[in-house]
Amino acid sequence: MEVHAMQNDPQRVLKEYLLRHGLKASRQREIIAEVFFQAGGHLRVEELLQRVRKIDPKVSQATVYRTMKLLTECGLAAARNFLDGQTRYERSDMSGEHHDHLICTECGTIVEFVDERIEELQERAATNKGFTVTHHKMELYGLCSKCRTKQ
Amino acid sequence: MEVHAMQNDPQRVLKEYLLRHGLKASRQREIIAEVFFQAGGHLRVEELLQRVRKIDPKVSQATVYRTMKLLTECGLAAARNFLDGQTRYERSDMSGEHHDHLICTECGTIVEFVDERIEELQERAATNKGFTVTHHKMELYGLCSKCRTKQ
DNA sequence: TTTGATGCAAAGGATTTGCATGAAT
DNA sequence: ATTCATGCAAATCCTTTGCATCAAA
Repeated sequence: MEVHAMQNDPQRVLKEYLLRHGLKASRQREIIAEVFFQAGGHLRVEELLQRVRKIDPKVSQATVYRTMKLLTECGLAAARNFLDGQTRYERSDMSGEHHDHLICTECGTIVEFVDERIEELQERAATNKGFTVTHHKMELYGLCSKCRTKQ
Repeated sequence: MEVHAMQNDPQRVLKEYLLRHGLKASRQREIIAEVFFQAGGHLRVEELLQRVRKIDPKVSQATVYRTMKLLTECGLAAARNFLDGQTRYERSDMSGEHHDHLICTECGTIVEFVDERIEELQERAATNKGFTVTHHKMELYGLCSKCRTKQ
């Protein structure tokens, strides 16, 4: 169990990726990855930068952008675009598990969910139109329970 | 039937909206609306501008942006953001009919579809998480039949 | 005439990139 | 010693805006 956890340690996955690709490890990359993996997810670059700078105030925005792109290439992160024009990054758990999102338009809360039946119907709908689906995007917008109560 | 068609004539809807809001009709607005309504839909501003300029080469990009925003306010157009960072406008047929999209990642073809069962399952999934859905976004990416054959 | 619409160019916000410098191998 | 990564600022891309001018009402 412990061993298993170690093997999936994202920092390790990252280091291996760097090695395999002739890239270098750096303090900045380590900090950014750490902040990202520790956070819940769905963070904007601006938010990441803020947190990273609490550890090292000199890290540049460009490095955060570059590192998030790197983590995405490793398969450790995934970029998402919701309402606002800002890209958000979420952890990508490699397990091939896909999920969709519920987004509260009032407080911005983002909740993940999976529904196999929907996935199946999507496949069928696509087939009906002659498509072969490789991936999809589904976001449900509305009010979370807290915000609905407040209104 | 003919009368009905007239009442739903988008140019008429637009004119009425302008009147009601103390706005003015203009040659540019008429051209842009005409080009937009005639086109299949899912056009980028750049594409609209190109077509508009075949009719009047002096129309500015800013006017196209402003007019598409206007048409969106009228409920005649709807903005969509797919893969690329470019907003695409599609006709919005007022009938409250909602649809989702199938997008070919090879040739860019966009096909619309509706599936009531999916909509229902989305509602349930949301309810399970305490959400009340107001709207959603669902896009299935993959290969259309033509592109699948070619590969 | 009055007020809103246009075209232009400049400004915006998010993201990327060129380049000299610094750090990891 | 190399080579890659960084920080900075400038550059990009798409979209919006300020402003003087033009055209509907």
